[in-house]
Amino acid sequence: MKILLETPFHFEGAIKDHGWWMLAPNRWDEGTKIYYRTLKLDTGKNVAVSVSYHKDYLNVEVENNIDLIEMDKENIKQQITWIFRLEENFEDFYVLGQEHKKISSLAKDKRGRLLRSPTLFEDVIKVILTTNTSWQQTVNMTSNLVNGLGETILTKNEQKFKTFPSAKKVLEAGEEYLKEHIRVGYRSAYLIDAAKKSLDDTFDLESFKHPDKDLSEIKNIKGVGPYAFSTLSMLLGRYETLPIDSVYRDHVTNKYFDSVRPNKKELASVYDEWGNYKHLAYWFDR
DNA sequence: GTCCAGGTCGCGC
DNA sequence: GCGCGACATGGA
Repeated sequence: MKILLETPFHFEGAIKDHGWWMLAPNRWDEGTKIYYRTLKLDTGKNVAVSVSYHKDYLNVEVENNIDLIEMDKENIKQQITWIFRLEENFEDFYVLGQEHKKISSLAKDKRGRLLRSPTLFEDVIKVILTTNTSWQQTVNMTSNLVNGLGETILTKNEQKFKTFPSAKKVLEAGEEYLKEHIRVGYRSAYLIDAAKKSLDDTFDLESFKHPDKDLSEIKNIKGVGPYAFSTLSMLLGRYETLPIDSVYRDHVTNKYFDSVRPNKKELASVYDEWGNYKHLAYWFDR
């Protein structure tokens, strides 16, 4: 099936401009430039899809043998649209980029899109798994989680894919299992809390995907501090906050303060002139 | 063995 | 509000 594009964009950049593509169940084939991942549909069906870029449309193919009704196909399109932020507009960011020269090539290249997961639940889990650890361990913990608790999908050509585990599955696995087998360490309690909030109709985690909703309650998820909140905000298309962590501090200190660590206020104000696009400005400044 | 990696929590002040 | 120790894990 095809998803028509209103404006062209940098497909490979949208996938690889941040690290999410390296986390299961995402896959990227460098040779064919095809993106793969699994999706869970509203009807409960699991699919593995491939996505390729064709200038004015994305081509989406379902890789497993499964009967889909029209609603399923619409659902797949919705999820792919979300993952690639097809409904997001980056013109204001490009204008700022030109004003500040530094990042002016972004507009020409149609950069700015950063890959995200179909559900906020998946992104909350993944962001928590980036905290206080190395990137390699994030990759490993995510892989353990998907392989250990995800559901298996066999493609037409016998390839094995796994879904990202549901909140219910994570909750049922329990804190001890997450610690002992998924090897997420003390973060197990945070994953459980995220799963609980995902299943709690009052909290309604997925509703934060609405562009008008105030995000501050996301901080109530255990394990989500200032850095994680900023990263989740970015994933939800809000770029006004900065993910101030060790990488940010090192980057800014080296690039703007002659390797002499400035105070907190100075660290936080480097991208002030980027207004609502500070996060993207920082990201593409690296 | 010690230290640390894309931090955060819970406490005491 | 701020400072501080604790926290699981695996690699250097």
